[in-house]
Amino acid sequence: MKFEDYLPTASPPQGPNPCDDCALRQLEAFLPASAEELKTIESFRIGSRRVPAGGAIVEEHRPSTQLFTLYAGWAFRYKTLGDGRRQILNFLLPGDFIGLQDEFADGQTHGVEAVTDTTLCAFSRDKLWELFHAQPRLGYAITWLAAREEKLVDDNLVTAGRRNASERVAMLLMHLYRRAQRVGMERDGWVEFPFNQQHLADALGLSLVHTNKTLRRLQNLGLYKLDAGWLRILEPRALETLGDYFERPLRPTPLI
Amino acid sequence: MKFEDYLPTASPPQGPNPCDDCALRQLEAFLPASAEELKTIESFRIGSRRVPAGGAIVEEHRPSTQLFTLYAGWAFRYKTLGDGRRQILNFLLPGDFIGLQDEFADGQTHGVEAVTDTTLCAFSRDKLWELFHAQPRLGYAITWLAAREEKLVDDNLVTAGRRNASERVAMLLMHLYRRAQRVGMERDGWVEFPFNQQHLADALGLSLVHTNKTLRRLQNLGLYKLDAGWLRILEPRALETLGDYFERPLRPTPLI
DNA sequence: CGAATGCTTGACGGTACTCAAAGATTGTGG
DNA sequence: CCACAATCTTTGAGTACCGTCAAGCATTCG
Repeated sequence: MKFEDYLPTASPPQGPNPCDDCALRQLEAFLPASAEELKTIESFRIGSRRVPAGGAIVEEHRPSTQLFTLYAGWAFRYKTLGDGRRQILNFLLPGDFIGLQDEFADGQTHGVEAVTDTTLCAFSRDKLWELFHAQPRLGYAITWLAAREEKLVDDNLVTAGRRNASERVAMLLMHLYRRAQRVGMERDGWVEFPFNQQHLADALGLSLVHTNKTLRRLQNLGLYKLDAGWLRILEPRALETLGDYFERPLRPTPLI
Repeated sequence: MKFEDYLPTASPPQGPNPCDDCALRQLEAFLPASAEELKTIESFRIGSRRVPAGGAIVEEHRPSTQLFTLYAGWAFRYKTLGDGRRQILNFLLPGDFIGLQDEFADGQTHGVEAVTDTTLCAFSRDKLWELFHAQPRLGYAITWLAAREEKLVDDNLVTAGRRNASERVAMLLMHLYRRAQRVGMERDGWVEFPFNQQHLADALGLSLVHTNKTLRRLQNLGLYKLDAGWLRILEPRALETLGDYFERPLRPTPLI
């Protein structure tokens, strides 16, 4: 797994059986899939799609006809209130499954936006049920992914509801670092950190200004470093303690 | 469907095929299940369990060996921080499925607590995978329920992150009223409202005192009435507008 | 009847928000 | 390659929303 594989513009392999050679699937973070499962996934797959940084992967309030797996890049799910206030629900990294809630949503839904240039594998929403039928194991995997995402949102809700500004920032920095690390995005202690402060503010439920001041305070304390869009955690223990957020090593998860 | 059926102490039917006569399943809110599905559900089912008001249905940090469907009563999912700050993630009503996230959680999890006396149908966690295998349709249903719950948490995150105190209270009152109404708990415009102000505060991410003052203000404005543990919405439009929260009619959902 | 629990209210303080404007950085077109 | 625009970051000043502390009141329960 070379660095270049994680450039946001990386593409899934071409050819008749692209999923066989999926670069993501090589990672320890993901469960291996049987040949049969791969075949089913491929039949479920429509193709790949690119969305540039800042672009809409799923438009809010507009039911999407496709499901996606994020293949490369960063994205986030969000909701906005009528007057424009935005809340980021959770961030998405390679391997994350996109669009499942829509399947069962009667209208009101969320948007998904690309932070960096992204590449996605697209799946047919119509065939979702077939997938459950043909390979119950994959249905189970999708439930797994759904439950995992809910846990993320659970954590974010605790953050927005009960943590103060410093705790929120500490928790988010550790969380994003660990997740990026997990999918092999770490290089010598640094991970790509393409967010602007508005992203962080919208994720944390804070104003832009207050987010800025809090970030600055923690940086001045020497807890982390941010340079040219890359993040380095200098005091992981301090940040974990401050945020009361201790991520345990995760089992490999399924990849659709 | 008589009033008595919703007393918190109501029990699921006894006998060899209790799910056939499940009182919940008669409601319009739930999808009908085929005879075959019912049979599978019954084989998955262990029995029923009662948890009194205030009791723990699932203890936080302790992986539960069972899954549940809430049969009667009110409950909630929550998480607590190290110093005791608590955030309620979402409220649970009859028909809600409990414990799915645990299945895929490595340790860190949530607690589930009963608000009223509750009755639950218990299922074997070990057999969850078998269920997917034997009846993919039920697997699909479980995914549906998981996605639906995630949408609830999404909404609550928007509330905690981006709504002010009045908006939060307005949104929560409407939300709880509509959900209770949906499972047939409304009587002449009133629904059972067994929460104390600490519950509401913990759900909204507000302090107890501020929750109290906000509730009082909205009540003095004549937007709702609360009497002896029952809630009546006097100005639904006003509350919906204030909270920027408009619940659309929902399709029937699966019931496991 | 006393204890426990929950609700209500006031006073005060601080965290976080808004407004405003000045740097810094990035991007773009000539 | 520079100049200008656009975007993002940073900082200060003033304010308000919400939290904490404290105490009184109401209701329920044993």
